Amino acid sequence: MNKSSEFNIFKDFLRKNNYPFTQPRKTILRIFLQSEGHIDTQELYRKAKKKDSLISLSTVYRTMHLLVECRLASENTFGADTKYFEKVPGKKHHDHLVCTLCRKVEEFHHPLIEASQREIAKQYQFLITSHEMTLFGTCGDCE
Amino acid sequence: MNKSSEFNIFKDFLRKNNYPFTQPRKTILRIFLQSEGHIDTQELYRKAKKKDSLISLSTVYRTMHLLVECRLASENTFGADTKYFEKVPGKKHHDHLVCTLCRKVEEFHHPLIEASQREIAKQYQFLITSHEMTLFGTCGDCE
DNA sequence: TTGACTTTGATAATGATTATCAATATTATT
DNA sequence: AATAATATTGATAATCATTATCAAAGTCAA
Repeated sequence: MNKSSEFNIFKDFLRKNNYPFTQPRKTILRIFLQSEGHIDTQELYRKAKKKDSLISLSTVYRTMHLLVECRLASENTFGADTKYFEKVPGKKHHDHLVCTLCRKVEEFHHPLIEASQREIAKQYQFLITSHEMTLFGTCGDCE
Repeated sequence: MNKSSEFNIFKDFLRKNNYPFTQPRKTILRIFLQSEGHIDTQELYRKAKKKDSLISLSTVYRTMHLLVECRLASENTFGADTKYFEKVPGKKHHDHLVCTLCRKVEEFHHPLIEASQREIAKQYQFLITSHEMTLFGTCGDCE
């Protein structure tokens, strides 16, 4: 999944909803796609202002909502009181390990957990739309 | 795990830290122990005021921090922007299914998931202190 | 280019939680 | 039981992330 295909996903999503592909949306999408790992709103805002000093925090919030809606981004709080975003396309589904001392976030994938979740969903007649699984603890470096 | 043993857990915890077992703490503990399922701070405050109209929201927050610290309560946001508390003693560890339409919360237990988590923790050399796993979706009634 | 419509930026509002601080309650000591 | 030292409490202000508001500016089809 390369950058231009992600641009097209966003453009198609906007067109389908009759939303224009404006300059601020373009800038914020680019900033987001250039980020690595898990990035919060303040950090996105700080980086966006470097490219376009007029860009507002409101527009960062608004655009990130759109990116989540069209599934280019996913959000997670990791137990903090702010949202962190990460890129979705081209990444296998995964869960997170968070070190509560140094706030390091590791990603892991475990097929048995996925299978168990599907089993639970069936048993409780739930149609699962998303899930959050985060293990909190102390990493090797911090112990 | 009966009520008096939970009172003793709290009393011992307070004594060990040289904190007094005050009347407001007693009231809030009682309210919390009488609650079922998942209860948020506002609801605890509302109920506590019925017993003692002078009790303040601050003290509810402060006391719930203590109850979490001594492991009589656990907290979870369920994807909302407020914390919900539930009783810990006498309940098997479990995870949650949340219906995003009616906000119903179901509890489930899956031994394979627990085992997988222990495996992941070992692999990444993490000392796990807690975890949150929540499946979001639509329940049978809402579909 | 125009005009209808949407987005944007600036700012205020919201809502949960935390900090502050004088008044009060608690506990150990007498 | 009274007292003094100390911690808690209630009331309120402050904080922080997020959302709402609205006039001004941008977008796009005609």
